[in-house]
Amino acid sequence: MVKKKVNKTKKELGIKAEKDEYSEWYTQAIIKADLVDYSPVSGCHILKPYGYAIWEIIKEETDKRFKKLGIENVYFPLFIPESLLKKEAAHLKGFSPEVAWVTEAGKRKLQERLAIRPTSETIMYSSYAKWIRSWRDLPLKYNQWNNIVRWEFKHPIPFLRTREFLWNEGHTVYATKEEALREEKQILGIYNEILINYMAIAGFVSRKTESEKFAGAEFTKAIECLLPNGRVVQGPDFHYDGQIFAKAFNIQFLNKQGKKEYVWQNTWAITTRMIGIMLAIHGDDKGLIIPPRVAPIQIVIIPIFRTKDKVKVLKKAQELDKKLKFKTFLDDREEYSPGYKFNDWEMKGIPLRIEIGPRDIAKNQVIVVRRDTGKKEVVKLKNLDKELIKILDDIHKNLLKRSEEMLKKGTITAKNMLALIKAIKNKKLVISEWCGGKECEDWIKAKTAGAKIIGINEQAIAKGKCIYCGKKAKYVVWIAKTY
RNA sequence: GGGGCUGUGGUGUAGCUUGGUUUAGCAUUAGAGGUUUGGGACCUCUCGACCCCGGUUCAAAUCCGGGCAGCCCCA
Repeated sequence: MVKKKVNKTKKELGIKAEKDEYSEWYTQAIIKADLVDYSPVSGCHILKPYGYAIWEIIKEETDKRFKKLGIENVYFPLFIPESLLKKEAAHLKGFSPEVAWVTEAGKRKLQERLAIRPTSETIMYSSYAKWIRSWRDLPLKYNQWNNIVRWEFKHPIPFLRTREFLWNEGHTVYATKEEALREEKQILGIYNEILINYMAIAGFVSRKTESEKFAGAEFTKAIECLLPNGRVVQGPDFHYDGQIFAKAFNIQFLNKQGKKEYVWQNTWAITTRMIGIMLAIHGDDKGLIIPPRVAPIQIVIIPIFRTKDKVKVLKKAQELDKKLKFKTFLDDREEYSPGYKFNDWEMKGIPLRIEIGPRDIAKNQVIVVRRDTGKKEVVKLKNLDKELIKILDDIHKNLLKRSEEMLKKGTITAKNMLALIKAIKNKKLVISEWCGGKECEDWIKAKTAGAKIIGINEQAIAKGKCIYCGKKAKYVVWIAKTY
């Protein structure tokens, strides 16, 4: 009887779905962990303090690295006049279906409607054209951290597919093609480091096909991530714009020889989508697991006491909370039992828990429990700081290793359409070869119920035949369903 | 792009088929008090809900239409 009652309670409080029931699990995990909430507007979600704090850490670490490259932060307006947005044809074509417009203010209709930025190339580059005159003005390396709106019509998923999201948009300008191209390694290097060293995510870099590249770019490269449900999500990206925007916006400079030249440009971004990717990859049946280096709370301290020990235990717990050189949180709420707290913080994904009770105090020790493996360990107080560093580090490594394994296990090679279709059905990321033809790309999508060519693997050389038409293949590509 | 399902306190739900006897029930959370505390403790009291607009009707949480929101499946 008692057991039944306990189980019921547990179900109602915690996450009802197991991670296999993927969509259910994801939604419940992030909502119950109190990271986000829905708003009255479809596709626009509220980032609550815990969720926003994760973004702040990602942002801060990324921004530090940008600054080391001499990149400066700026802020451009949210509104873009229609005439500006129209200046580059491919860019307009790519974004126009998803642009939200402001057409009136108060009772008046605006003379020219204003786009809510879907990205800021057009408004920034109209200023760049004014600001850049001589070779001395270059390179110009600006970035902004802001929000953008792209009015998606597919059903929204918090973090992963939202109509408004937060990101950085870097917009750099160089005098030569070589300099511009050199930036690719620097920027993707930073993004990759953030993914690996902070978010514990193993991704892969792909070059987008012509139909999937950024509207207005010469090429797009992106770090792609595989989710446990077999879908690939595009993470941070880098777009080499060449002189496309330079010509549309007439961004020219006088070179050292006194000749006019068009500039060379890049744009690049990391978005709040990464948070969703990270949570989806690391979580388990109990809820979220936040990697230690991006966790707003790294260690939760839970005092355990009988009434007679209360003062003594709380005092010791408070000491620990103050002394430890980590982001700690002391959960001294008296209205909850320890068991409740354990479950609550596990759901929220706090990487480490310290339990301290009378028995531990007597022995000068604490119990340390890690979220990723659930392993309990007794640690002596005098070694605590050193041990915690080690354990947190190990949690990070373990999560990264799991992510690498998941990517490896989730990837298979297919040499014909039958194998491809089967693999996609089995929720795999597929490696194949492709002739480069747009028709074959479209057919692959049609025959696999919507899987796309994610991008080209530039590290590999095609040796076989195109998976669709059978002609000589040009590229090794990844194929999967996406968000 | 096409099809389907759903919307009741903060959360999970009962009631809807067959409109009225419901002061909209239960559990949980939250608030107050008390007893507890090593894996979701317990008692007493209290607060809190029919998504919105319109229609049908003597009467709508319940039936109908539209909107908004959430979810699923297919291309």
